[in-house]
Amino acid sequence: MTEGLAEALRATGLFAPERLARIELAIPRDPAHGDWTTNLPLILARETGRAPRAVAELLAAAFPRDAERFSSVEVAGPGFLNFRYSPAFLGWLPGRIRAEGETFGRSGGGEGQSIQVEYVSANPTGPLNVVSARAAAVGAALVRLLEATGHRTAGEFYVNDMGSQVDLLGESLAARFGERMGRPRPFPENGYQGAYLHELAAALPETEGRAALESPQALTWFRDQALERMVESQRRDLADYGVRLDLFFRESTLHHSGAVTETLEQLVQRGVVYEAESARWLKTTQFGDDKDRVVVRANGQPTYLLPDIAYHRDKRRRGFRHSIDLWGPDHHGHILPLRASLGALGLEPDFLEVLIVQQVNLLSGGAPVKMSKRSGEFITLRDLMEEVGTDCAKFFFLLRSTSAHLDFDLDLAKRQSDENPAYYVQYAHARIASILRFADERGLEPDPSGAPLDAPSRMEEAELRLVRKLAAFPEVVRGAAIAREPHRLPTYLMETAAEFHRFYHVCRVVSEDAVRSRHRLGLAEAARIVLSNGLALLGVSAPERMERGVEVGP
RNA sequence: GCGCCCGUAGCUCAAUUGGAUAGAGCGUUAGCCUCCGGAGCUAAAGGUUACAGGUUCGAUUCCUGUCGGGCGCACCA
Repeated sequence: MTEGLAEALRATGLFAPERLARIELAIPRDPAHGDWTTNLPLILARETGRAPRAVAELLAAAFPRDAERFSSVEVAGPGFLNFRYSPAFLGWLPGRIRAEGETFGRSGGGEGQSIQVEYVSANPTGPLNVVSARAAAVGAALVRLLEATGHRTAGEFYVNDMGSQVDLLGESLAARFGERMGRPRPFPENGYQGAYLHELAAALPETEGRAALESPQALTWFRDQALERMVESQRRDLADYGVRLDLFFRESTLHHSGAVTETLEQLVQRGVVYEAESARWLKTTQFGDDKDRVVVRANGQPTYLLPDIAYHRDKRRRGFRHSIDLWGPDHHGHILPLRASLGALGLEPDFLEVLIVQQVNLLSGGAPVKMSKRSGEFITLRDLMEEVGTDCAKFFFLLRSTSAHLDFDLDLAKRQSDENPAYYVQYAHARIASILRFADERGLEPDPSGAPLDAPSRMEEAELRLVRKLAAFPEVVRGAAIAREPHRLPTYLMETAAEFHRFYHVCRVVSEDAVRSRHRLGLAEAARIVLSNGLALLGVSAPERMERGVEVGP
């Protein structure tokens, strides 16, 4: 549909082609304004200094006569363009959706651009927490959205397996293991107190561990043990959560391969490094930062920034044209330094895009649940999965805009009742599956030809509303991908489920009228496909059956 | 002190690069099961979009200030 608009824009020479990919259409609040609307003429009017309605008239005239899809393109109000589906298009749509099946909703606007999405990237010093759980849900959904819109993507987890925090983890583990073996050693100040270290210590091979305790290499051994086991446990948590990551990228590989050194040399060659106070500084201020940053400390060790630069350099060298990083709220201060650093290195200014995944406040019994990694008093991703289930957890995280703080009500998420919004969409899917089974037992199925069995003029209002909602799916997916806003999808799916439920209450699907039954079964099946495809993008299952009316006791 | 995110219905949140009459869920109230799944549907009530200015055809959205909440401001990562 945006293709038609793009064609009109090209024909009128009104809009730079490189911006075409970012045009979004909107569904008007008021159905009287058509099925789709855009305020593009108003924007163009401002940019070109022309009268908005004149621009709109021009575009409307140049819009290709897509009689198959739209019956009208109207200029309205101060300069909106309103589009209205043709009856034939709506009539054929359910059949088309059934023909396209799992691919309905996909589009090719990304033109195969390769994008890397880095998410979670938690320190390997403890189990993944709820912010990581949110980031994992969002990152995985974003990857799927980008793939559904024609991008090639890879999801990646950056493992900070070097530095003082990992050393501290190793020391903490050594102390815990020493305790178990009756060879106590001092627990490090600010060491990691969590119960998971007791479990790690208990899992270590005893003989080897005892030997390591006596060895001068004790800390190296315990650090490596802690690291490998924590990374493995995080990986397992994410896999059980249903989140696919293509690569766990170790920071240490950048040091071992010489990439860190090379990056520094490259920066030196570009003349953006200087020495001061025995340290080496990067002139990030020349690239938009508000102060220069140390890249090599006075003691000769690089700061976190240098390997970070090397990492993004590596991404670019692996062929990615764009990197979307999902960071926690405590890292927003690093966006500017890193972007400026990549500029200093000579990467494209828009190579790096950072999305901040805001914090999660867990509520239980109406009161906030305290979280502290050091004290070990916190709710982990694993806890969350066990408490509320993966589907529910992901749905809750994806329901809200990523950039906003999120209150996660554990009690609500746990409740298997109509108070819980996560079940609403799944229920609609299960209900349709049930209807299809019911029909199948009576030898009824949707017409395989996909031809409209009922003219739109004979369709109930509820049927037409549902069809219109289904028609919007590809554009909603596209908009969510462009705007990096996965939360648009749950909202859309809830609306779609609502339209289906409404339809169900007004229209008897399986009836004595075989033709009408098959027509409505086709519509129901199309709705099932859209719900299923949408849930798949969220990483949430689309159940064929749900337990009925489960009420959890007090 | 400076920077970032946020402040919308009783609660949790939407509102698509500024758009047409600010919408959902939960909660509240009143209805709907002879019949395909009632985890559902229908309807009602609920708003000075924190506050004060500004920009324009139009502001929840952009700008300035104030108030309130959260997070940052390292030669930690």
